[in-house]
Amino acid sequence: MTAQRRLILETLENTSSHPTAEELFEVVRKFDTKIHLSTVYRTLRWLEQEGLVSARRFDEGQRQERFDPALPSEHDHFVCKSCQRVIEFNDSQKQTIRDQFEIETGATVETISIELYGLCADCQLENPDSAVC
Amino acid sequence: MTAQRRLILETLENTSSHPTAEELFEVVRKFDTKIHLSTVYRTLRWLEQEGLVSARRFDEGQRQERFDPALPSEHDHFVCKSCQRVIEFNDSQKQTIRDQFEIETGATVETISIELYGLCADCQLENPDSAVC
DNA sequence: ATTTTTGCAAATATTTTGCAGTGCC
DNA sequence: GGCACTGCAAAATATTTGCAAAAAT
Repeated sequence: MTAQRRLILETLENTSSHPTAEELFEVVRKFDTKIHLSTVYRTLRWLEQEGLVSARRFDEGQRQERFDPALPSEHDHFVCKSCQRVIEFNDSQKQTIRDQFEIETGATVETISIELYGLCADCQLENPDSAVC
Repeated sequence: MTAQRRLILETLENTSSHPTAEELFEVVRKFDTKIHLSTVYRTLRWLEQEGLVSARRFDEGQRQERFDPALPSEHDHFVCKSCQRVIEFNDSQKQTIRDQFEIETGATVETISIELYGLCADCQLENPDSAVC
């Protein structure tokens, strides 16, 4: 684990926004001007293999992958369609969903991911047209 | 709605595998040898805008988008990590998940997507090493 | 005749890779 | 010196776009 790798991992851990590789690159380059985007990618893939971070793709018209300093099924995500913010939460029915599906189909479920899309509380205030009265 | 567009939409509707644009292209070109991949992409994006199909990205190390002849939240998906098959199902707790999250955070949830990853029943038989006894 | 759609090639966007150079033990 | 790590440029992959020709209305 080199200084660059540590910098990348620590920056990711201190970022709550599930940044893309490029967003992360923009942050770390402030501390290490020499760092290269491909190093960020390489390090993220390596961390992914080591099980220290996970890559996610939300359905938001974004083509870039987002990186999460946590394991795939550790928590669920809400993505705000307006500000793109990602809010983590923990749904309590995951075990039920898994059991139901396994019994119905005979499959083995390893990972469950729940994603919600909508407007976060802040953006709702800013977009009164979409109020649900 | 031209013949090509109809062909693309109908082929997608008759395919249960949530194909990528390229997979779909390989199928439709058997019926229309002249059709071009970019036409498939263009048509899929158009159908998406019209609300007739939706594009999805599963977390499977695949970079290509998959297309689904249904609206985003109409059903949930299980993706087999071995054979890549996509099984659709309908989880009954979605309303509960939504309500809980909205009450906790004040957000408005528009879409919920639940994805399961694991081994389907068939692949389990073929991979006895992963048996859960 | 005008508008829409398509084929093609080229552009763009995202991520990966080869290789040579750097720095560490 | 040997080895792992990095910068850079170039490749690979996935998708979009401009434009002229073709098709549809």
